[in-house]
Amino acid sequence: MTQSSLTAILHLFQAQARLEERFSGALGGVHGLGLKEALFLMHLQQAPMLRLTRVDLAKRLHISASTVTRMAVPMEKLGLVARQPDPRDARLAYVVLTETGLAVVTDARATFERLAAEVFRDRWSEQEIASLAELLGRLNSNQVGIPA
Amino acid sequence: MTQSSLTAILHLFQAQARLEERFSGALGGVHGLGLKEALFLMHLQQAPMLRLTRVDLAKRLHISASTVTRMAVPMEKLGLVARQPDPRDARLAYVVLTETGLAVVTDARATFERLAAEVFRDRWSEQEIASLAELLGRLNSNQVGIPA
DNA sequence: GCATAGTGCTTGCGTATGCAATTAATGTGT
DNA sequence: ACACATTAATTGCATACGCAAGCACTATGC
Repeated sequence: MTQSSLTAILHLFQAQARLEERFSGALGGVHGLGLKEALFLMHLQQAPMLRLTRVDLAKRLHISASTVTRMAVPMEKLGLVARQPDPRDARLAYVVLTETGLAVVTDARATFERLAAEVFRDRWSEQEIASLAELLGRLNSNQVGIPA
Repeated sequence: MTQSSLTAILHLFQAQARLEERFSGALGGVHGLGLKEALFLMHLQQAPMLRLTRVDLAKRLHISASTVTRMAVPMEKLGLVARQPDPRDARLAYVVLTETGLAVVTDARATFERLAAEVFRDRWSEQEIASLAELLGRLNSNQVGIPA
């Protein structure tokens, strides 16, 4: 039966759409950040030296390099990230998390965690949540990585 | 521990992004449809009388009503859907699946199913897939519905 | 039955995003 | 060492989307 495969995928799309709405609203309310900006910073936080190249960030966020470039501009103005050239390779321009950015993303992650807990608050046992996380993690294996 | 809640959510976002890329590409290649158009038609297929109002479709697809209006135009020109006024309420303009549209969406669903099966082909038992589907389904309960 | 509120749909406008072309720099083969 | 391919980043352009306003119609309260 491939039926449950289809069901799983459709449910996943549906769940993501709902969660995106919820998280976008809540994150935007608390910090000045949208969901995408928060994920952007969370990837940096998780990266070695708190920095990534633009193409690397693009791959992890599943967006184009041009979008990364354009998303970085306002966050640079806010002092959350900075531009950092690579002395070895003049083509590279790292996006690096500043101290301010680190503080903000730490806060955003806490909010994120609280929201995530809310999602499962009713009708979910710890084990079920862990099981869901494990199964979704397996879907993402053989891949670049997630910000956690 | 709320940690697994956060992990589950982040993995879900990541998985969705990957699957969207994969399905968009593959569906676009086979039919003329993008992923969003396919889901659009699949919702109609599942609806009573193969039709839904624009606002209803918008809610189910988690997009705005204006987007539904604009998405419907090209599909109308292709003869996949038609506009159907409601005799009882002149405000309503149903989007109804045509015979052509039904044939196309049936085909698209088959492709969808094949792609979904591919996703889980390696390293997944039937039971694990079913378990994932069930858990994701629970995330979506107390909600409008999914096209399956 | 009439005024007011609410609903469904469309359209104008601003914003976000991907693609492709461009530029600059690095890597490769001979 | 030089030509050619590759890679990182940016920018122009087209497209897709949401929001809010507008329009038409329906429902509600008195």
